[in-house]
Amino acid sequence: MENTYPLLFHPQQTSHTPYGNLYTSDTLSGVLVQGLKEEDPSTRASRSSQGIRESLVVSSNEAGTSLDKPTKKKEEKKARRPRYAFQTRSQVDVLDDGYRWRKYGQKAVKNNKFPRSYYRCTHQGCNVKKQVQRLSKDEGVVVTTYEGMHTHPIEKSNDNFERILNQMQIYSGV
DNA sequence: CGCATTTGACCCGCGC
DNA sequence: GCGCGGGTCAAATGCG
Repeated sequence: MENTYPLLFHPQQTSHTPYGNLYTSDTLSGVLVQGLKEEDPSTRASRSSQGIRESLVVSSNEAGTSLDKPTKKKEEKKARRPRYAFQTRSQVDVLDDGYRWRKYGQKAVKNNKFPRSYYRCTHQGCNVKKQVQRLSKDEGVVVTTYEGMHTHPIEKSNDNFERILNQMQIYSGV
């Protein structure tokens, strides 16, 4: 249990950290599940980074407008983004939870020596993101942060991990 | 051949 | 206003 962010425990004192409380190491011998607060979807409305994959995102419910107005930004629907961070002891960064994950990026964090890997669930409509970070000190400890929920059944029957996922959902309870 | 993975560049948000 | 940090996407490559 290594607290990479000692100040995170006191969000009132820290102000240079954009993230509130991500990891709360609380002496867990098994799996640590922590429900993160969802952020406002309106704040994340600026999705048109490159202004290219707008059509892809819109192809969900809107069927009347084939042409999207580039001038007007598309406000995201009520897509809440619950975050669940838990630490696990694994030698592998990618824990097979039964879903298919596609790595879409890898960036190194300043606080950590090792880079952080970003995974996304390969599914049409399932916008679930997974964040995997390895502790520089203990490579055996892997911090996995799940964002969003799967809207499709698991391909594999991982009773082991499925149980964990089930607990995570219960913790969210929102 | 298909798809997942890899690396770099770009962008955004916030802090100072 | 600029810089830093973080996050995402895009294209290319490799592997199955």
